[in-house]
Amino acid sequence: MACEQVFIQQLRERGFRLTPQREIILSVLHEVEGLVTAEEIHRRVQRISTTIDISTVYRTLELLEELDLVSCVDTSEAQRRYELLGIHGPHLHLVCQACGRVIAAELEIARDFDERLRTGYGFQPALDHLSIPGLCSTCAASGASPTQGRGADGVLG
Amino acid sequence: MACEQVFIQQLRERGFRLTPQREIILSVLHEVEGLVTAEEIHRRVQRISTTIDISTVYRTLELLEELDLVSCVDTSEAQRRYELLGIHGPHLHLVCQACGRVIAAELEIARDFDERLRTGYGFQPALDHLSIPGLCSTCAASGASPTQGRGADGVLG
DNA sequence: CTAAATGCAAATATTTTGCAGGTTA
DNA sequence: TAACCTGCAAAATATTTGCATTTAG
Repeated sequence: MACEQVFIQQLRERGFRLTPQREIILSVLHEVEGLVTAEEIHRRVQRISTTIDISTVYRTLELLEELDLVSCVDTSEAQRRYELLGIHGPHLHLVCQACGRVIAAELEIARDFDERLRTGYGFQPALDHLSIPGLCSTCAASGASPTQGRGADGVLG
Repeated sequence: MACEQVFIQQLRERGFRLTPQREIILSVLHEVEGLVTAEEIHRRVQRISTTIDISTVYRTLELLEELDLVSCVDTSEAQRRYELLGIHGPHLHLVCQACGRVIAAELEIARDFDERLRTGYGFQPALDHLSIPGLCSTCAASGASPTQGRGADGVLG
């Protein structure tokens, strides 16, 4: 089922309403790639309808999160970032501390790690809800350094 | 070398000054365990000297971060959390989304994961600078659910 | 004595909330 | 038409900054 259909169905089921604002915000989420801030969404939304307020964007994002259509992650920046789920399914986010680029990575590569957290610590990690700071290959090659944090100096030896 | 000695030495080297406020803040960081917010630090600092302002706490934390004596992580809460480095060395933080508890975990368990990020994506992760959301064993057992986010439903199957 | 640090207050920045009026089902 | 949703404005929260004064070296 397409994302919009899920959205409409879930709205109906829960007694919520389909408004033009919500449609526009959902469509904007479709056209961006990677993680975006509420402000970025708002800017794009305003190209379509200039009167839509950022509070409506926040409220819609909150709603979409509740319906599991959108995921919110805390990067190390000031602003939260959001993204549409369900196209590629859940995945990890690698966030470059030098250039800010976000790289999607398969959750598979964290399988051992996930397992060890569960067996060794009784902890059930929500890895799909996480962004990993570090340096992307380009920035690492060019010798760029993180704009914040302690960097990626290979603490594991 | 003790943490305070490193601090004093680094301050001298860089032309910074050792003030009573800075000593108090550093001592408070020693006595707390796990990740603490600037506000929590400030509250404890004020038990010792009531006039110290929270802006001084922020400025000192920033300085300590620069000297690599303190690490700052973004949890999924609103406030940043800080902790003293160098006692146990760098480690991972497991943050329970239900009760807020922070569990320290060995970096070792992320070795495979780290390796795969490097070889598979050319990404150099800063895992010691990261907190992992999820559910702690107690909360998982009691059926508690995350106060935010998508939870820990085992997306890896 | 001088540059650096502090406390205070005000500014920023992001996100949330109250409410009157408009809209969906 | 009745509950829901929106835009606006203001509030709340966390962090940063400007500045006069104090203080460490």
